[in-house]
Amino acid sequence: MITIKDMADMLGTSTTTVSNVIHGKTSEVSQKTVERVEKLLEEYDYVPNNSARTLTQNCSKIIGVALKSRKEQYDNILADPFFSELIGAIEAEIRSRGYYMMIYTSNDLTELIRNILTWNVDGLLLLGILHDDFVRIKSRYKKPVVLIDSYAPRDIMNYVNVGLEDERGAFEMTSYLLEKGHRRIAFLADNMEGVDYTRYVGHQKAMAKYGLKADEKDLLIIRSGMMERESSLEELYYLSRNYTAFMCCSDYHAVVLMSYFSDRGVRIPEDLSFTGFDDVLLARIVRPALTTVRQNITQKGCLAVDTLLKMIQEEDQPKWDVKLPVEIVVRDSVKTISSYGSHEHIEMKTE
Amino acid sequence: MITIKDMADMLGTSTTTVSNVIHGKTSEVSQKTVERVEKLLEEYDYVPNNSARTLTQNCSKIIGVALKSRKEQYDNILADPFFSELIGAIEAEIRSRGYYMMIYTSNDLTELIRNILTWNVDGLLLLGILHDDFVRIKSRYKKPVVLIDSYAPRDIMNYVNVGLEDERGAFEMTSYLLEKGHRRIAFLADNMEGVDYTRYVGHQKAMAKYGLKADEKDLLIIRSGMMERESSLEELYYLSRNYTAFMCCSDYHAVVLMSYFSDRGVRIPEDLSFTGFDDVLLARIVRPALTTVRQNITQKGCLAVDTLLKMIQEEDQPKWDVKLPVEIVVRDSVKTISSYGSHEHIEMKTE
DNA sequence: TTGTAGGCGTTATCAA
DNA sequence: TTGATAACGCCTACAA
Repeated sequence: MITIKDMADMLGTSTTTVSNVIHGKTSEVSQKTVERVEKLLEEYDYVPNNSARTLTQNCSKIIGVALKSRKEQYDNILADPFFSELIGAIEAEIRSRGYYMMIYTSNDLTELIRNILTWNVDGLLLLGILHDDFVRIKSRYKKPVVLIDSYAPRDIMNYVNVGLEDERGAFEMTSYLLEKGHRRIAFLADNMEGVDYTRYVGHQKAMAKYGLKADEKDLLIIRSGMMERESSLEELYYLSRNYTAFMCCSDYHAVVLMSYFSDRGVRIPEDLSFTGFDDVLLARIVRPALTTVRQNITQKGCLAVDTLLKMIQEEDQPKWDVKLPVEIVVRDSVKTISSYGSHEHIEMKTE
Repeated sequence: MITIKDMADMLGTSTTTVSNVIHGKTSEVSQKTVERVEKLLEEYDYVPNNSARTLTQNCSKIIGVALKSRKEQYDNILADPFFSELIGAIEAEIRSRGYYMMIYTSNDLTELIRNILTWNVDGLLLLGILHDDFVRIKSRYKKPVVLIDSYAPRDIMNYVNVGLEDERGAFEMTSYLLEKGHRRIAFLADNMEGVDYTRYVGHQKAMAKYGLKADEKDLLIIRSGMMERESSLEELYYLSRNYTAFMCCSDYHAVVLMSYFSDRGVRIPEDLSFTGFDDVLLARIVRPALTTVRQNITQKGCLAVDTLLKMIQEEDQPKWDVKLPVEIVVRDSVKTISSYGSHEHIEMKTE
């Protein structure tokens, strides 16, 4: 690894001159010197030491990306295609903009904060973080932060969020199910805060539009590890008798349940309809293909990075809250129920 | 951000003393001073500046992780569940060992090398890299490197590789298909080098064992973007008439094709059998569930990180080549063919 | 047009 | 037991 000083010595010039050439401050250097320096630069393929640069400039060119899973615990959050697609998009965008990405999937907030500070990251992208955590981070970290899919009380703290029309997405999906004649709809969520809560609100509103009330007992919370535990799946299977449709807050859940249920003899969508959220690769591949709420994951990742870089470069004040559009994608996992009153599904199960 | 110097000033002591306390070199410091320093450390929640540390120690605690996709180009390599699961496992292991991960998915090798050098990463994890690229990296980067799933000529260069029993996996899968009565088997690969080539060798050997020869025309190479292009899928669909089984080098390909084919009226496995490789989540979720060659992706990631850290810490010389075991997982995507001669599938299609 | 010198935060050597 | 001091590689204000 050749350094600026090495080259300066070789050329019999000062480090300043070499540094100036490197940074294109060529107006202050004679043409001849420029050429000599550039020749060396090429010859030795000079690469700057970023630690040294960071130290003097107090800017690291690192973007920190922190994920907390929607579930309480995840053994491997990247196994969820929503997150892996999003991270993939973010990484590509960060790189193409000349920055570096450092990623943390830990749920340990203290460790996360230490990482951010120790590397002096220039900006932070926070996925699925809750309000309290955000406040704690903000109290220690003063550089730009962009949230993705966060719902914090706006009045308490200024923040920039790249989100989704979660409420509208759920509203339209539930409306669609209701149009198709479904009345006994289970709503599956990971928790009752942030994204999932907002989607539930949309669900409730659609129900209300039809003069129905979303009952709390129809709200099924998928706790950590449930999707991997046979007993939990079994329980959901028994509960499924009460419904004609499962409306899920993520494609992943929908698809896992569809598999399990169909192995148990449930015909989809004849016996039970399914809808998802996100329109992940999985949703397109599975059969019956999943009717779901599409979001453009790549766009979301790129927009978040773009917004963060704008803040870092102080180009302009970004919008504090963006809600990316959603779109219902009708595929084959929802049945049309002709007569509203008959709970065909239930009768079949309780034969 | 409080610095060591700040604290030294506040205490009226030298930076050396503070630094010593931080590093637990407490034998050289009086008990009283230790306590005073530790109090400040807590109070201001001191976090070291890693750029400064890297500069003096010439070790960054960063592990670089570079992926080149098995395909020529990928818009988002993390959309492939094999890679996202692997990266997830690697990230968790690196973090739990007190290191930091920097990831690059670029296919631009020059840029990759610059990144490695500019951050002075302590070690490098290379996924799916080919021999020439490895040589180029080695010529510039002198610290430890661990390869994952690489096949380089051993005689040319020393290297450490964490790999898989690729040949045996393919051998056993083909043997299984042969046992089940299949004779007209298409072999689907991304390319004919490294992993896929080795699997093809296994396939050939199994065929040979049955006195059959793997014909070149039965080797279907999935070029970049083919899985997303309707016309390519259509072409594969037409080709499928010639076979009773598709043996795929990745679950991802198998599953995408199964979807497409079944939409075109192909019954799986009645008309066409499928096998995959990797045993990714997808393989378990899809119906019919995919018969595949399982590898333990998490174990692979952890072992690679562990090996690399051993090399960095010079604990001992790791084995230069590890081949993790594989296991055939029989599920529902392969049909048993009773009479070998009858090409039921073909006759149905050409009715 | 070029060079000098100080500083970024940390660590390590060596002297007190 | 503690403290100067130099060094890591780079940048920049200022001087020549």
